[in-house]
Amino acid sequence: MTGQETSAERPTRNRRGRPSSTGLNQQVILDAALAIVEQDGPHSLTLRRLGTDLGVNHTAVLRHFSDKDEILRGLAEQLVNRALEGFEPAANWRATLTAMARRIRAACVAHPGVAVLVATRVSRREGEFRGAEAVVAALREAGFEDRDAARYYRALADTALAAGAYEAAFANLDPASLKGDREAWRREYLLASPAAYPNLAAVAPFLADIDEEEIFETTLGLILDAVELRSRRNG
Amino acid sequence: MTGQETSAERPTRNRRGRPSSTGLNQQVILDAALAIVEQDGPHSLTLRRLGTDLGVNHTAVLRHFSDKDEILRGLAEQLVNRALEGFEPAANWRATLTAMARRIRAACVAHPGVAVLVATRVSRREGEFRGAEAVVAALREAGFEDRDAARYYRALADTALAAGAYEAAFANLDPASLKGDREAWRREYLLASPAAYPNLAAVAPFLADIDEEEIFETTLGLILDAVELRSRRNG
DNA sequence: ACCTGAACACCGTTCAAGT
DNA sequence: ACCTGAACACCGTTCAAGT
Repeated sequence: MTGQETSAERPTRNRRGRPSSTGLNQQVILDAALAIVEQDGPHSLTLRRLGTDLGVNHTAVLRHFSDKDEILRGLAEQLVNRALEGFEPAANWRATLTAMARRIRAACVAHPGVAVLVATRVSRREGEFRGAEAVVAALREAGFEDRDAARYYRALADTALAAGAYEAAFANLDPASLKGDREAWRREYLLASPAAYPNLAAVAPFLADIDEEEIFETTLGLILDAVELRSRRNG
Repeated sequence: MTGQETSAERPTRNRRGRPSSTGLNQQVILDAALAIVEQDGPHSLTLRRLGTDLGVNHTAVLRHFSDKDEILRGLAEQLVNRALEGFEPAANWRATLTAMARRIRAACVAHPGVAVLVATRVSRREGEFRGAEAVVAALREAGFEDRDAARYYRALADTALAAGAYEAAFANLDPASLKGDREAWRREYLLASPAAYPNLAAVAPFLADIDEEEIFETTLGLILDAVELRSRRNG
């Protein structure tokens, strides 16, 4: 409990128990990587940039991670931990599921640079187990048998992760072309030929007003409505 | 109607009406790009590889596309057209929505290399308008007012695209590490401490049996169940 | 045990020069 | 009008050499 009673390898010290000459270790590198992605976007995360920011040769980080991919997996773990920080099951199962889905998406939207790099490689670590346990517990509480609980867990988790990754990918397009796309999108749908696309013309004014959060909340609400409906049929 | 009555620029000929010396044009380049991605994955799509396959200098393609990004946008258009090829509205609105969502996802899964490159930059062209018109028409047929039709259209389209892009991203991980991940995933969930994660332990045997298609169909079924429920409340 | 520095095999893009 | 070839400013990774 003193915090330094073991000689097991710790990221902040090398195996001799002496800080390395440069102070380099996995956590320091991940912090620097995170800062780079947050400030300048995922395309700025290069080993050379990392070396510059850390004041070391760009190959020095390869003494702490076997390759760049291992750094990305490290960032993935940080993202999961951040998403689940302080999570507690809510008063009822639907609120628990809603909260979890929102946390996953929110973490991706808050750190789009990291999310787009790692959404498909969230490796199975403790943080993820904790989240999965809470979701499955809520679904079993809702009265589903184990096979359905497994299916709905994966449907919810994948939807939240896919939505988060998708939004993150948009956020990472360079701002100029993103803004151009959005404007064009607005205009083109509003100007689409009413003769060729009568239904589109009717709803076009509303399409422009819908933001990503409303889309996510709509999808989540639909899914949970149906889950609730099916749980009542069971019970 | 003869197929060559205009002097407007066509991809297969240069402005003098004479084939270019190398036979290079946008369609030839896009076909080659598609072949590269299908055969060797998205990371193999480089200008140099494109030059080699086309038998020209690697900078020659920049005479037909302003940069690599424009090539990707060209591929995006091909993907949309492929997804909607021969689409016709079905007998009832729910069948139409189901078919459209499946087509979007299937196109991503069938061409994961392209999908992962372009899922976020499906630029607003004719193919997309046709698909959107069919979806909105189905939702209005279901009795929704325009604002709700717009919301549900975006919820469905984004879910299918996000799911397709997400699955495509997995398909593009190199096969070795993907297989390793899947195995680990199976094992780790089955071995997760039943004391710490009792609910997870109960459903673990089922988790391994669920494939991506079942997850997608489950999600789609849930969403459409809820849409149907809400349409009945309206009507 | 850890870091450096050079080298290697790649990228996308620009631009003067050819035809 | 289109293509070539050299050049530029980048990548990630390897490896012998230092300390």
